[in-house]
Amino acid sequence: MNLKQLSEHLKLSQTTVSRALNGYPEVSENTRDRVLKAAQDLNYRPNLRAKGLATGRALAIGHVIPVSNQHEMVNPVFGDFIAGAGEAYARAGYDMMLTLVPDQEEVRAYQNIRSRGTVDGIIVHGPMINDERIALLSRIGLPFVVHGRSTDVNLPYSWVDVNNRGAFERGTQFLIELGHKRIALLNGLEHMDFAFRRRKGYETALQVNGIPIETTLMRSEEMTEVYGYRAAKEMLSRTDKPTAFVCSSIITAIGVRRAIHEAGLVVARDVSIITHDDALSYLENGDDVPIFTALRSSVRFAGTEAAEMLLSLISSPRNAPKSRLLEAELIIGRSTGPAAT
Amino acid sequence: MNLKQLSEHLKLSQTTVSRALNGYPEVSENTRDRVLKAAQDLNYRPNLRAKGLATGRALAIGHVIPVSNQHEMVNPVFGDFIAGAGEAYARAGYDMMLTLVPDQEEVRAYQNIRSRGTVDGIIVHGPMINDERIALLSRIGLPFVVHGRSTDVNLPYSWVDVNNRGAFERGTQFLIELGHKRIALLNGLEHMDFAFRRRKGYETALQVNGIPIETTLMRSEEMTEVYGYRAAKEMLSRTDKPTAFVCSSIITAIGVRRAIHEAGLVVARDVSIITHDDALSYLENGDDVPIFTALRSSVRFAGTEAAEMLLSLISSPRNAPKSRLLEAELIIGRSTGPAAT
DNA sequence: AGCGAAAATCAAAGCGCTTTGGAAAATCCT
DNA sequence: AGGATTTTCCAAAGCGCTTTGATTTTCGCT
Repeated sequence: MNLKQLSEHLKLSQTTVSRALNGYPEVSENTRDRVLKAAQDLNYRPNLRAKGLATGRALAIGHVIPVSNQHEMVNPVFGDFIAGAGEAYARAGYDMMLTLVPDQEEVRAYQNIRSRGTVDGIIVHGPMINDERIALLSRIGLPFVVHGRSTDVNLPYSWVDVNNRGAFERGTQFLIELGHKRIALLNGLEHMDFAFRRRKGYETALQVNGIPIETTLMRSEEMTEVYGYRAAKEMLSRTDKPTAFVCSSIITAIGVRRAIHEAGLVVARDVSIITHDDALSYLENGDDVPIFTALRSSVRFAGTEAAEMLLSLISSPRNAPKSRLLEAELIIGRSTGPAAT
Repeated sequence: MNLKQLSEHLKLSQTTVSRALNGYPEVSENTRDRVLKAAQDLNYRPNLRAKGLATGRALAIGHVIPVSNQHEMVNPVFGDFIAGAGEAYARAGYDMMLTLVPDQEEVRAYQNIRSRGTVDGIIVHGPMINDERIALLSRIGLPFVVHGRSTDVNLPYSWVDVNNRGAFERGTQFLIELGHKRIALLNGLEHMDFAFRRRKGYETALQVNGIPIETTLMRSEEMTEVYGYRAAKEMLSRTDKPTAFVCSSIITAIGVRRAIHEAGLVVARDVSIITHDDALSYLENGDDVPIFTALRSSVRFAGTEAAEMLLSLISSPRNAPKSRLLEAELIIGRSTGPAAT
């Protein structure tokens, strides 16, 4: 069932039917009702491709996921972010388009997306420090919102981010107040902007409190369980072992916990753990009492925010870039305690 | 830059340029080279919307993710599946379209997808027992591949699935051979087909070995860490506590491990754990020696398989439905040992 | 040289929709 | 009643591509 058939059935022109359907004023209430009813009955749905071609709008948002060959890891955060964004899109009648882009081919890929005309805007995932995609996208004039930010990029652009630096400063400060002095940081890959900021926060807290920054207590890797385990195991085997760990991910924290157990130590009593918590739906941090003391910020919510921001950007392209800084909440769980003396 | 401009630039007709670009034979090698070169230089990319409109093909695959309001959980498996599928699509020049569908609106949603014409086929996620989507999709004639199967659906349809039943029978058998008799099952939601099959496998192994099936040792919930923790904690507090757990997810297994620790017991020595392992990229089950004894099957690989199957179905629609049963591998880790006597 | 067949190219229609520029019908006003 | 508006509807062009059917060019052959 297409417009032509529907209009023939109604003995009206396509113009009128189209207008009735899209809520234009130049059609009588009478015929509008008739049209709407018929469309309903005959199960008419406009072909989006044709509509897009005619209007120049795709009614879809692209999510571009960088895949690197070295790190085959899929960001676990992705599913929840998408779920949050998807809600916003569904409300607005937009579709969501996914593209996996090998990181060597980024420039080509984004231009492709642009000219293929399948999306009206895109969400940029996993921004790195000085991420060249931002300049690229600004240049080719495709509306976009970054999930995260990019240090050293001076162009104005729209973003939704957590206050990573503030959160990690606060978390580290919390440990220091508990008497910890040897605090390890198990960070994500530090060419990623979020990880870079987290380290800054961690370092700031140490500096403010006059605690020396020791590179041997800092690691930066893909945030897996095994990484947390290995790093903690190694550090805990030293004579001057850390008494607390700051982790960038709950998954890594779980690995740290495993290493602590294995070393015959007890979490919170002997070694404290504090972690960032993206409030992932399948990895809730306990219920009434959180397992880990954590800096919590819902990535799902960030998804919704980013999506809505992008939609509003698309509907009024003249507007200046927007941004939204989300604060992470410090929640006290059972993984922290006073430093053993 | 569009076809018209490109063809004017080349002083050729759109027809010829289009044919040259799409590899049709009725154009001389000479002009083909010229066209290809110009397209390259001028950075020409066909507008997919127009192309789709003209050809009737969308060059995109839809992934429909059921979201239920009760269970806000995003399937953690999803990211890896998508990554696997995305590779196949990228090779074939297809895009990937995501749609979140509230489970009350499924019928309407699928018809929508159909008539909007934005995809050439879809992957069905999370099939339940007797899933009505299969009949629906067959009826409306949209090519599809199910990730999983649906018990009680008798129509022919294409699917890619793990041998869940076989895997869980094998895993349970493995525990029995270690001397375990009280074996708990922490399953996923059993209206989901995969969970249903896993229970069947578990029960079969018990039956074969003459071990009674006790409903008090079986749970069926959303597979979170907290679920594993709570269920294990409760069961371990009984006088006739289980000596082994079979889990449907590594995340649940982690919760079980937490409960075991908390009860002052030792994994493998006092209580064994065996779990299904989807080989998620961010949750690898240890490295050289796996943490958990597990039934492993890469969901990422399943994604690639499903995608390729769907693409071949689309290119030759007359073919009969295909299917692919993947076997899970039993890998021995450090979470199982002989039953304490 | 001249003919037919094969190869190369083109003009135009069509995919399903929106939208512009009018035309027809209804309504208003004196 | 009848001209001026306003309301309602329509025909046709256009979005960027593919593809059909026709036309022109080239080639092989006698």
